[in-house]
Amino acid sequence: MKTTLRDIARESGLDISTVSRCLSGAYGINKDTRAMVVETARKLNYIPNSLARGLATGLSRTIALLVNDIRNPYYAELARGVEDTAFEAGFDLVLGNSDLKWERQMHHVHAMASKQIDGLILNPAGVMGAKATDELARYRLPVVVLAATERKSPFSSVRVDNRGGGRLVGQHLRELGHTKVVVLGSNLKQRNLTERLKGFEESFGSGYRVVLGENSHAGAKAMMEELLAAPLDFSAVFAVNDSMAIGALEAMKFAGILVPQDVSLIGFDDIPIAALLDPPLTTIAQPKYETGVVATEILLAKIRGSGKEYVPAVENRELDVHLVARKSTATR
Amino acid sequence: MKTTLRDIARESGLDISTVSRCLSGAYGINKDTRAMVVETARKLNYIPNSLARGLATGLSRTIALLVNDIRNPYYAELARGVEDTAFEAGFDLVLGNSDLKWERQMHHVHAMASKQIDGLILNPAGVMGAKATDELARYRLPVVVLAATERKSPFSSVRVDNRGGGRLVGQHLRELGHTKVVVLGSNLKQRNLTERLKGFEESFGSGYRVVLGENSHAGAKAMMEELLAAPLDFSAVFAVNDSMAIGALEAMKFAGILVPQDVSLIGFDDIPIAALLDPPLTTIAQPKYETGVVATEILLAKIRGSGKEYVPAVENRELDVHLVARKSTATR
DNA sequence: CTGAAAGCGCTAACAG
DNA sequence: CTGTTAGCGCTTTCAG
Repeated sequence: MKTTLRDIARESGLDISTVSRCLSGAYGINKDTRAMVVETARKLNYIPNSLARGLATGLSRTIALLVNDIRNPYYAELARGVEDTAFEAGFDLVLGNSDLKWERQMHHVHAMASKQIDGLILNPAGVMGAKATDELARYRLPVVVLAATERKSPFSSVRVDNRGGGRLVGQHLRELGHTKVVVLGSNLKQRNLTERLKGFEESFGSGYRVVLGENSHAGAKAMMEELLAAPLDFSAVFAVNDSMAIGALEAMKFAGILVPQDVSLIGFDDIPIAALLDPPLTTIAQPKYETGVVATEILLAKIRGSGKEYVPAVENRELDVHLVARKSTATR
Repeated sequence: MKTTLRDIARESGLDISTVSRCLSGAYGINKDTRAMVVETARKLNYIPNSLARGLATGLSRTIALLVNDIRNPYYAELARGVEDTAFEAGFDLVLGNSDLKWERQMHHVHAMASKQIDGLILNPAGVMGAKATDELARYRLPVVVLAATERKSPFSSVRVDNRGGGRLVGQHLRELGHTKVVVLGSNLKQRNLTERLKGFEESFGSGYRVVLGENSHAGAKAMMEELLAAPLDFSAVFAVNDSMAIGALEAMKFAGILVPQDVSLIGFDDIPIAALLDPPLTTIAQPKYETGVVATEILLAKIRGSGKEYVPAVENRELDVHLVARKSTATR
């Protein structure tokens, strides 16, 4: 049913290998025969079988993206950057969600490796320590990690200057005259988040306290509710990500606390809804789409490099963030 | 470098075909030899080559999802439903974004077909008329369309009861005593949206007027501003989707109109932010994740069916929507 | 229960 | 410029 090279060969009276060359645009082919072959291919509705090609060449023209959860707008945006870049380069994208479960992640990696993907962009389900790095390296895949990597990691990485972002936050709050602030953090030890804290401390200095809880909208809400049970002893809240900021906002609204009049609120991420909140949320914006683009570019370079038996140096890129001052922060 | 069946065969002194059977869990294999083979496979760090397997079997254990834009939370949620279901069944997911451009969509379809995907879930980039259907059918892929299909379409479909949702809106507003309502609609003729209007009319009857404008947050805001330039002659607004509802809400807030005291507002979609608005938006919720699950289930059934040379009947599913009454609507 | 052999569809030297 | 010849790694009859 499916037409193959053989069919075209028969139809055009040529050898199958000649046809192959015509279609894959190689050198040394007569203009006319090529035109003819291309034409009959079209006529027969030929669709090349990439599996066969992949088996023969060892390349699949497919890359994979493995993230925590595509429903997280951050990853959706990033994924789009990846897909667009891959698409332009003629690569397909296979997507996996790990829920930050190492096991589920590795399950995916295994399946993908077995499908001979040419490379992987990974939002790791845990800290990329030596063990994790080894486990992944065994697959001998070009990978770009969306997080910090080990000093002598074989993987490239792209990440955002979380620490710098944290500094921006501390600075902003200081400038507005705040001296007592609560930081809503996550009890999970995610590098991204701890870096934000570190940066914050660097620029804000003392006068803040950290409250740890579940990294989610609901988690932050609960944390905030508990804080509000006691008399207000802070004038600003820094939530380590926007989704927690939203939870905090809800809790404050419910408690009748005005933002930013009573307390200022600042998040981190600049997810799409941040601008639509009431009040619009001041936050730190990350180049999400661009992160995807850059990661893909690095990966593709790596792939093309390894084709020539030459594996280019590990590349580590850190992208800048910036403060988006909206209405949820004000002078004390 | 990569270990193959041949390596395992050599190592274990068996034939390659025997090894294959052991690993792919076929009948008629000695318990012990299997155990032994499995063990040496693990020891050699064997990763099966799915391309080779796919070439031999004609199946790739991969399905594709092609949507407008994964950044749209609706599709992200749906995609997650697809991925989870596929994952459980041992299928991988390749993702494509079409931006609703037919050409980009077909480009993806082509690449995916060439990769021998086993099936496709498609949010079509246009109305699935006869021509579109034909063009797609040529690929002889099992496909599930996320929209209405032609009467005699070869494709299955999963969609949401937009009309019923519209009815729910009309009914809700009637029950609250509203008699003058403005419907904020889109000037684009999208089936989903027109169905909502139709349903609304069925249950609300007369007493409403439709205002058409750009289908977006900004568009609705502009429409609303214009409406508010004249004296208020309506007590409720139905925006055909949440993003337009948000625009309307902004405009009303800015004009000092209280929602829902002065005018009630109802949207459609229940996007994540709807619950977080101030006031939380009353809207019609669609089963996004479930849509993905159902579409995948239908697709997988189709795939398994066609394996047995039996292609099951086209299946058309319509999922129910429901009203989520929050704080943006009140009695007149 | 296991081995031998053919083949999935394509590419890639190597000859001519 | 084109044909021949081997595979790529795996599954799958068909024998034994």
